[in-house]
Amino acid sequence: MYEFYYLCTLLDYLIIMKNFKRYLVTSALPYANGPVHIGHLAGVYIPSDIYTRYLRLRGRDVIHVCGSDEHGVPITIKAKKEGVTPQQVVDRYNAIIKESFRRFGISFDIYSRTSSPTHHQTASDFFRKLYNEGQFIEQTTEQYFDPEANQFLADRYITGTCPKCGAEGAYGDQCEKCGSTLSPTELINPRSAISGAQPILKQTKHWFLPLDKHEDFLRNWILEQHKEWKPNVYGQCKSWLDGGLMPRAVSRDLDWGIPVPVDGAQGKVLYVWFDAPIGYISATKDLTTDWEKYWKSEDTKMVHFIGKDNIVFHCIVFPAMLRAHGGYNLPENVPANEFLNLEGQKISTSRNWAVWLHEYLDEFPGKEDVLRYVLCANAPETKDNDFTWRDFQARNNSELVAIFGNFVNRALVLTQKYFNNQVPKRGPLTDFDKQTMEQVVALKTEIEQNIENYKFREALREMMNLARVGNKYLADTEPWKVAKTDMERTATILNIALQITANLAIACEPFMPFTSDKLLMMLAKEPFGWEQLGSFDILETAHTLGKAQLLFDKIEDEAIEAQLLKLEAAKSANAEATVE
RNA sequence: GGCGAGGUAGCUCAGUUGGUUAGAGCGCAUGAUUCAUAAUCAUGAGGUCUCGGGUUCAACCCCCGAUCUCGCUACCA
Repeated sequence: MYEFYYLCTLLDYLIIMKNFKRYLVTSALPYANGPVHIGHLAGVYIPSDIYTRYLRLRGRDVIHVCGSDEHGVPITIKAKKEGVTPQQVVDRYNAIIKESFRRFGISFDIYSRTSSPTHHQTASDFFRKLYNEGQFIEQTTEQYFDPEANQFLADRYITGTCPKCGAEGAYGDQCEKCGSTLSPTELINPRSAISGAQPILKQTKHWFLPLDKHEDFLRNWILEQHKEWKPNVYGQCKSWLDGGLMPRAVSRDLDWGIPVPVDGAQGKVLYVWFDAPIGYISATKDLTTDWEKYWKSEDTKMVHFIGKDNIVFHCIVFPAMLRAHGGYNLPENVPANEFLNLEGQKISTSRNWAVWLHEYLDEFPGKEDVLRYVLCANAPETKDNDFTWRDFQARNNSELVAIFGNFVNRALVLTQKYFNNQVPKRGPLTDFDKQTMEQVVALKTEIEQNIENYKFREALREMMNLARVGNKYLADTEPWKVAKTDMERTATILNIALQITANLAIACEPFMPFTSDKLLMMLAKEPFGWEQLGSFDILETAHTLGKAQLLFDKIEDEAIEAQLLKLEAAKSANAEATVE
């Protein structure tokens, strides 16, 4: 028994000591059939950006890769509907998505796309290697074919009457009325969801990745070695593994995508879920010729940021692919988030129930960090959360303006007033001064530990506590009173308040980079490193500060009401469309 | 239908292996304060931990059942 515990402790020690020299951070590839909305941001891109910015500030070797996922059936349908080519569809959305990420300060080292030549080459080579090594199973099956649209139909794109409950409009894979799992051939009176034609059965050959061959490995790797993964991620993996893995098709009959690179595969492309995660690899190749060390050196830590709907692909399928290929690292963690709702309803691209990033950026110029703050503070880390415009307003006005912005403004205005905008000299410290300084040091550790454990909401709260400590410090020391009798003591107080402000500029950078930049400008300083957080010698005595400005503005009711009206309009437009 | 995750204060969320009085922020109330964007600071009120059983000296936590939300269910992405 004693030995057992000893062994566990030793094991923990080794895991903690596992010394990663570099990091590879991936963010789920947005699907290029629509713009990015707040759900994507809260679930994936804000957490991954905070994580990456934090690591960079600490001077770590880290790259953050992403790109547009541009293949698959929905894009071809959208193209057909609009009378344009699939390439035109993805060109349009790739441009919108990429530009909105840039404006929002999501700091990818590269934002690539799966229609790029590099990606086509990489994915083809990947497939061909597995094919040549006999890692696939070939199987010919009968599949529904739409004679009008002249294409095979995925199960999702066949509708008909449910054989179990008789409901109309059941899908080929599932009836949403009774919840039964179906196979397309069971449907009564099947119809193509694309053309409405009656589909016919036709033979087709496909390649399958035998996940069952990797089951033992995956079971041990996830269930034994990654017990620290989030409950939703671990639970879903366990569910799949306990059910027994089956071969999974990795090709599709479609004319949009990466052609299956073997003889006799005319009209077949790689399944998007086979090619999309390889997109992380191609993106890295597009970034650097030195890409292999990020994917193949064992001292690289790979982390996939995704939403909960992608867990299986990132924890089971992609790792199985990487292992089948050989030579690649597997992810160290996959911190999948839950979903964000909007005003109590599911976000929906097709129903236009969303707050679109590119529209937000136009309608709230200069307020990138407000959205970053609100979405992080309310991120769906453990369960689905709700975004409301009232909450957005409240968090801006009573947290960012009242606590953060107000503290900074107080410290700077007092310095202007009493010390001609120069950092005053710090004299002897009181116990309260020392206590306050200790609190700042303690917050550093809290923020670090929370970010490293993917608890970004809590990390953000701790960052805000820095401003709270500052406000309390000023309230308790009352420099505006002390200034009447004791300028030396006033100097010490304001020195400490300014050092806290400088600490804030460091601590807020991963979460609110625009605010950090503004703060640095106001302090007239170049960016600090993370290691300076907790220090009270960041600003040297007599350093002249820059011009003070307000960090955050109040958001008035009108702006919020305009957004609510906009959502109402989307709702009625949608209701009308349904009636027609 | 099966499986997974979740349901804790008015709102948004914490709650470590079961252990005294279940915590935080916002909101609300009262007081203090006036350097600051009516911003801050202190104090306080506010809980049948979704519901019903069970195990235990002791349950938000473990077990059984019900219920609601979301996800997955292998060709939607």
